[in-house]
Amino acid sequence: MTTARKAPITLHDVAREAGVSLATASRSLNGSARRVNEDYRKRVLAAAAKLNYTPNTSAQAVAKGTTNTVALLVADIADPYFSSIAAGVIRSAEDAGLIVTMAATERSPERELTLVRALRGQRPRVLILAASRVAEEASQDALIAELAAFEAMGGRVVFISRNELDFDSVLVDNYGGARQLAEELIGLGYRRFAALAGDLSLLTAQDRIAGFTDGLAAHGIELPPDRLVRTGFTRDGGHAGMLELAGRGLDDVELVFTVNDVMAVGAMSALRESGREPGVDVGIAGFDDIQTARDVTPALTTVRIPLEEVGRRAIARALLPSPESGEPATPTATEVMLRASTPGPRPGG
Amino acid sequence: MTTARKAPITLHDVAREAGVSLATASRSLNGSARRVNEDYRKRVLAAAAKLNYTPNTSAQAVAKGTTNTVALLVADIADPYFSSIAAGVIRSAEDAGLIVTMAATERSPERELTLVRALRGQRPRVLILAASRVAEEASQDALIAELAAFEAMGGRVVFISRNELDFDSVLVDNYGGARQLAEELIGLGYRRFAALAGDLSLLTAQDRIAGFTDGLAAHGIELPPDRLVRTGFTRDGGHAGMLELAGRGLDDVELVFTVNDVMAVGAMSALRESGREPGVDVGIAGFDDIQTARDVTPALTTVRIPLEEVGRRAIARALLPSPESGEPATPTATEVMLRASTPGPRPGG
DNA sequence: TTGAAAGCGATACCAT
DNA sequence: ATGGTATCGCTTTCAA
Repeated sequence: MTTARKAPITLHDVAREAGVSLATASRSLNGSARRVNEDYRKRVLAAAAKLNYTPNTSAQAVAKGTTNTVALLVADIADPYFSSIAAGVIRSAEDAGLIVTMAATERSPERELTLVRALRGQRPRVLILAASRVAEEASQDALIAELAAFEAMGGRVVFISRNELDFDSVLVDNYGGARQLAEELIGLGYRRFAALAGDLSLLTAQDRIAGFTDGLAAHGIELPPDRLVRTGFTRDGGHAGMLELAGRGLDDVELVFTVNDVMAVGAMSALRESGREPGVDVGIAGFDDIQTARDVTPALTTVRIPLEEVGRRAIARALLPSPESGEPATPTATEVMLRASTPGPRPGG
Repeated sequence: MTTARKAPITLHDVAREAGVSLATASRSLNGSARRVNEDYRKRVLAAAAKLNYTPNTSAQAVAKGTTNTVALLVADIADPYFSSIAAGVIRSAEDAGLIVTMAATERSPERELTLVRALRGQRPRVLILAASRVAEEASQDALIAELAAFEAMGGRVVFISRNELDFDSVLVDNYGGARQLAEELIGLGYRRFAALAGDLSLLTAQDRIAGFTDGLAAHGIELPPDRLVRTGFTRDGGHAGMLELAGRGLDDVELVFTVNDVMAVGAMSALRESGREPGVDVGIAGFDDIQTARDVTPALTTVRIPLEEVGRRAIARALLPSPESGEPATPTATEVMLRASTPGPRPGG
């Protein structure tokens, strides 16, 4: 018994069922200006319901020349930072009747470029780039060119946490947040710091380190060069970095700042392996305020970014009439969250 | 200076540029059987490259009658359980040249149904339903009908961790994993248990509780009814559940099993608030093995599900020639991960 | 208002 | 092999 593959109901079927023309059926179901006899309209709606009709979005896209698609590019979906942003994007997009397609760059600029090219085939209305920016990427110019072309044909580009001149963006105050964090930690009594910078080719990492060191400098405190270690931007990077730091001697360090929370979590774990207790023997502070920051013990001091809101703002900006019609991308405010991982330095530090 | 919105390059442009017909251009670029003069082929490719042409996927979809889209439905993108599965799905899909669109049900069966209907408009090749199944949902029949119609018109449906007769699925051995966990905990010396069941209308929760209690029963141990508390399936649910449990008196409880890891995390936090130390005063065990399970202190004993692999398997099954051509959905194996949150009961329990 | 018909961008059949 | 053309499902002029 072969499964007869019955073709989906088309608008044509609905029109026939309702006894009206294709045009009228179209206008009744999707037409903007409702210049259609209420009587006909009802019949079409009834027919559509009866046949369980759903318009073919691809066909609508070809006919209209525009889609209702938002393409979202992240570095890694499983990373809570990106999945939270994605959640915001998807929620807002849906409210606006848009469909979200996602792809992951796996943190490779080349892949990012390839994906942008591939995504172009979808002719999305909006392209949101949330993948973290690498400082000196060779493919940079090619990407810019690609995006410019995309905008030229009517698409909207929105960067997240990355200020690529000429493109719209939702900025995050990485510098200011880190600086504020440094100052509050000093207020807590900390004086001797170390930092795990993650991958310093990432602008985000650079900004946070810069903010942090400037915050320290404002109080006459220096971050010794040998106390700044560069590793991966990931949990394992944090782990490795803390091990490295411990190898160099941790006795005169009161607090370790990691440029993001997942690194902080890895660092806490490494710290314990080296026989020290986070928060007790040495304070730890991260950045992002992912859920886990609240769940680890001790709870992690960090800088909160309203991740979901960032995602929502990306859609909001994209929906603005023109790229420049909103405010000039005020950075999303961050907030220092002091928690148990930074109780203040040991008296006998 | 109005930004002239230059229309995207079409295949037509490429054909003209290469001096060949539309048909030849199409064949050169996308045609399967490459029965096209190598010379022409090159010219078309060159023209396409020169013009930076990308085929309009919507137009291809209308013409071909099929898309390269996979629609993925999850309960909550920000939840690590779902984002890990999504990561697997997206990775595999991309390898197969498929594009993934995502939507979130927010755990509402009605929303799930609505979304499935809306998603149908995309005419996706594959529809993956990862949103957790509710036991007695009213919209159940409507959903089944909708999906059946979807399959009838050539689409493929794959459920994740949910066995909806007549549809393909990637199963997870919730029952077996929980049962195994119970037995291993008994092996550790635990005898007096409590459980946070989350939302028992969720089949996943039911299965895990059933497996756990059966595992206990196999050793003649019972889970007293008043030691089974039902709350939300979320972190906060775990928190509330543990508080509830503590209110009922926790002194004779050696181990609390929560039906998932995020609940366990919430429970650990509540436990501390009630003045007890997880792992020391009372053991905790969860289910899923999300990343955080390894990051909390003490590290959480749990049952590991290879989440990304589950996502990959969903795509793999969907790509099989026919729903039944694979094995009949062998449940994905789970693995008990004994960690510091269950060191064995206190001697003086 | 309504319907006929011309696209939209691509594929694929059918002659040549 | 190649090109002409019907076709896909829908939107949108353009007349009536």
